[in-house]
Amino acid sequence: MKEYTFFENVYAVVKLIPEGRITSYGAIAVYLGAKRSARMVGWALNASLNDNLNIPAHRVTNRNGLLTGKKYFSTPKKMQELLEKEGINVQNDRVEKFKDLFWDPSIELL
DNA sequence: ATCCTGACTTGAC
DNA sequence: GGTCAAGCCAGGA
Repeated sequence: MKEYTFFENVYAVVKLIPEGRITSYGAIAVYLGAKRSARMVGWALNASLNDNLNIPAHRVTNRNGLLTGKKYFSTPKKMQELLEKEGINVQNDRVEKFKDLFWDPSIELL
């Protein structure tokens, strides 16, 4: 029996991200108690995309607000499109007012 | 079992 | 203030 705690946690947190808000891999990692494992968050998200789960991975960017994982979507433009549809302005693959739209689970879910 | 890679982050030069 | 390198954990070859 394997314990996908990390992955399941990532799924839960990402699913809890409100519409029009975004967060970073590191924030999720910190919330999970492993800030140094931010990479695993992206890894888990990648697995989530492969699954039939409804994971708004487009609301998750790196700490810089860059759509680093847009290429892992069906189409690279899909991510930006989804973000803009939710009212998030994206410029040059970067989210505007990122810190303003930033959603920290450690704080919001406190 | 070993080595490499990866949607990141932080620290050092 | 920008660039380079290392750390982190898990999974695939």
